[in-house]
Amino acid sequence: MIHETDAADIPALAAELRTALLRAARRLRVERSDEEISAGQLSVLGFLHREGPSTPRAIAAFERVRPPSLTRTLTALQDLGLVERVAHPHDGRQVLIALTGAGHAAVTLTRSRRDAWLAQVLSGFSPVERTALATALDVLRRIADS
Amino acid sequence: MIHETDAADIPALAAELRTALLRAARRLRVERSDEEISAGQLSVLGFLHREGPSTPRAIAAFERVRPPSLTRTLTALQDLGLVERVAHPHDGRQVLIALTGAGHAAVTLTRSRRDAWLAQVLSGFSPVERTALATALDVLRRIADS
DNA sequence: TATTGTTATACTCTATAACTATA
DNA sequence: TATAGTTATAGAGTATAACAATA
Repeated sequence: MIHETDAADIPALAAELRTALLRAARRLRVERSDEEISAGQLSVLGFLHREGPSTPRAIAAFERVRPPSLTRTLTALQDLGLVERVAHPHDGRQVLIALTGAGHAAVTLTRSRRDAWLAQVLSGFSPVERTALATALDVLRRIADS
Repeated sequence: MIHETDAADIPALAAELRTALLRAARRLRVERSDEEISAGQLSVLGFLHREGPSTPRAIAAFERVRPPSLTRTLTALQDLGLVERVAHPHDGRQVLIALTGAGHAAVTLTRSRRDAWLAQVLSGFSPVERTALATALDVLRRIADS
């Protein structure tokens, strides 16, 4: 267990982080329970919820997937009635993806259910640990973006 | 951005953590570069490196995958000559998975290369952030185990 | 009967390459 | 020509169900 880090520990920290990250993500992905929305789909819905209507390209860049992969996700979400494709006002090549009313509702609802167990786990941690986790959030984001 | 947490922030923290975790894990999985060993395979090798010979069941439990999924991984690793299946001394049903010499070497070698970019990213962080990350490691492990 | 591991099979997510429409 | 998005196709990773061997 590492609780202090200096330069020499960075490779060890990297190795441990990689394993812990993969295992935690796997655990998270399994927690879709009985619901029909996948973790990736929910992430896209959340992005649209925060950012408003966006182009597939912008969403794909944020999600770190290739455009064809996102097309699939969007088609699935559209079939569920959660997003809609609307024409871009100025550029005929582009498409704007927007949440439908059901999409907005789904974000709130699914999140509250999906995050329930995670919030439960987090509530078992000490305030110090949660604060550390909040700081680590930024680190995780920068890892994703690097 | 959340930097302080109290009880009311836990659901928000959970939602942000889920997204950040999934994106970071996706980034990590992509970073196999030119090498032939996948992130999941390396994780298994690392487990055997730490723990010594183990049964498929124990490995699957730690990796949070089902036994048939692990069988696939083990077959791939065996085909690469990195692990071997040896008979269990007392129980004919069980199998012990052990690293070969090449397997031990692969862990060290692949890790140093694979984690190079992650270590590079981590080295760009402040000591405070790395300490927070180390603490968050424990949290990630407990999430994976819950 | 219960347990360990594997085989058979299928689903999800992701990618690259090729295509269409628009700029 | 260059860009945005989609379609076609394939590969990796995972799961459930059924099976064989052993306890």
